[in-house]
Amino acid sequence: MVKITDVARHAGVSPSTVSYVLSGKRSISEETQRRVRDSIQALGYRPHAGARALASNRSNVIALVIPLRSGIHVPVVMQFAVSVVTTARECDHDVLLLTQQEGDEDLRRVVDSSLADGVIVMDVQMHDPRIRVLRSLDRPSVLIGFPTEATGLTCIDLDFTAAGEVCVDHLAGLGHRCVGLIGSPPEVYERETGFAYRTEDGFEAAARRHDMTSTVHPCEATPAAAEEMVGLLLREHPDLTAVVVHNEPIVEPVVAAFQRAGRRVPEDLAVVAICPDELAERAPLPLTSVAIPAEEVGQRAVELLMAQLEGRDVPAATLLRPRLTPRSSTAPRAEE
Amino acid sequence: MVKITDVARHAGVSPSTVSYVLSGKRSISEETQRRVRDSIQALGYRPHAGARALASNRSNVIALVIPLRSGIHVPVVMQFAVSVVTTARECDHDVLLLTQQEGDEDLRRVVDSSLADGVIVMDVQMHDPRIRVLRSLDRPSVLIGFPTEATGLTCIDLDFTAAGEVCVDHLAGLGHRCVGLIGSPPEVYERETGFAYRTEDGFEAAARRHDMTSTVHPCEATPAAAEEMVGLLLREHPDLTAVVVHNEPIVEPVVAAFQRAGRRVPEDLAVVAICPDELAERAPLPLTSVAIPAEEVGQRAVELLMAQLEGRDVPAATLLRPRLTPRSSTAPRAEE
DNA sequence: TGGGATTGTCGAAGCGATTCGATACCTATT
DNA sequence: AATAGGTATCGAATCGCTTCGACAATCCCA
Repeated sequence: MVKITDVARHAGVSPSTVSYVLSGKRSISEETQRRVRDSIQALGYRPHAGARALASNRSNVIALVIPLRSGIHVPVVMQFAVSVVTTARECDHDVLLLTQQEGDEDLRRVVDSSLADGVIVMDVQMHDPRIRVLRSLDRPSVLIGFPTEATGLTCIDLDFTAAGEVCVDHLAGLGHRCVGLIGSPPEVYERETGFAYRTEDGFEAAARRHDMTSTVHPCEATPAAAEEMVGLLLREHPDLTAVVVHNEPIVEPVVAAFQRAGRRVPEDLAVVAICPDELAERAPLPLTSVAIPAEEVGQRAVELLMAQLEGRDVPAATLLRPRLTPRSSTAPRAEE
Repeated sequence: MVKITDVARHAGVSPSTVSYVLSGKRSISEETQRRVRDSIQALGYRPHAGARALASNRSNVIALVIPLRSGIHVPVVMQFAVSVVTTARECDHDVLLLTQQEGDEDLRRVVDSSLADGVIVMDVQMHDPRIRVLRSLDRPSVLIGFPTEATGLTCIDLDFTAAGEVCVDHLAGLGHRCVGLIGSPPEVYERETGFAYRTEDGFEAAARRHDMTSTVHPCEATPAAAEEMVGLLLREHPDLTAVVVHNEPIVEPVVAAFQRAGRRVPEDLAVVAICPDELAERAPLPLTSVAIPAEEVGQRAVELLMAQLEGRDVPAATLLRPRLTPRSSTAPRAEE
């Protein structure tokens, strides 16, 4: 293994100089920098991560907690994760993957052992047991999602309340008077996941504001459940002319089910999805949608964490503004 | 921060004794062990990961490379990942997540900097550029999937050749004479992913052996493409009575499409899926399937890596035997 | 009962980096 | 000409743990 002293000898300087070339924390002459870098290249030197962590009190690793609960849409979670890894690498950090099989002791362990410099936590519940742990950590953290009580913590997410509103606003603008929300699976509501409730709140509030009739239904994420839900909606709400779907796996099945039931989309029934753009774009009928900006959220989460690691102040809450893209699944309400 | 010397003082022993209690590498009396453990508890001591790595030349971290290429089924990949993390934790290791945005330099970096003790690589292609890198690493690795040239490397995967055969054997046993394989998306074949070809090989070989007519078609992983594929099969192969689907996202759509085309499953048309058991089980019509044992593969991969880290010899190739579970989507071929 | 094993513990030497003065030289200012 | 300030570099201490050799105490068997 080639170490810093080897590089130093090869370049004819002291180890500390090599270190300073690498970290840039003190100025080193052009000439010396060149020699040192050449030696590093020539010898194929890589600083020992452990030694570095020990001496600098920084591991350059962040922990990412991905609890894989039922009812979540794995591809979106993975988009976050990839975005976190990519952004972290740009900031010269690596990512440790925690899946929380061991409960939240994991978090404490990786931080207390200085394995990780900070933590990003996904799929935060309104009453999340991890919150206490995060508060008691002496390292920064960023939550993706908002717990009910977030004092002292840094959170980021899409503004799902606004997302719900934007969908209804769009539909109201097209003349619709009666809207339905097909939401996340029941278990997601049961464990009190914030985004499900927030979308619902925004949806209901906007409907009231526009004086529209509205109805909300959680829905299992299977085609069969989607079919059934569509049947139920048509039966119970005959004057329904628009639905918002906030449940990735069944956006396509819902549209298909309406079509099979004889409803033309968008002529007879308008559909707005809350889902990643890719999904909405490459549906057989491209869907009007509010994007879930997984990539941006992941990136911003890392940036917030890095800012904290550098001692900068960061906003406690970051709510990303929803963006609705009209596509082919919504149209003005048909005249009677 | 509480360190080993603090624990040592508190327990009235030397630091080395504390270390030996923790590692068990030398025998320590019951009594002393108890005192040390009590002190560790009392002070909330956690060994500093970096210091430990530096002194012991082991980081207790393994790297997991998950390239998220198009055409792969993310939930299955995630199952692997979770299984790897869980198993790694049982062996007292953490998992570093690499997504290979930076190419395979990442691999070299985490290993050369002693950040990771070993590597697990997923989604291996038949001609994978990472192979050379892995060979040149002076740390062990495990590949999930088989490259064409695997000398000196440790690989593990489901035996997809056997999986393809087992499907056909099952159908042959039921009297079917003409079978189709609906495979992975074209891009998966194009980049030469081993499992796609191996399934195909096994499928064709078994069909020949049973003297059956067979046909193979890659298929885009969308419901629309599934529909189209089903139309094509019915048109071009009128005497087809059975299909094998090796493409998770469209197993259900394929069945639905056949039904919509007026074929009863399994009476008119038998379907065998190659997919995770959960997917086959909770389809509207439970499907006869060969399981993709993601969890077992992940676990075994970690075990193989650990064995190597401990200097034990491991088999170069581990092929998991496929297991076919008959469910409601296959039945004897209808008499004419 | 003596001598070789075995068991339990300690002290000190690393592991490979970072970082904090200290130093030496140069330039600019008074 | 003397002082101040800045730049470039070095040396030594330090980070927290593991591990090796040494040593004392106990054990066992001849």
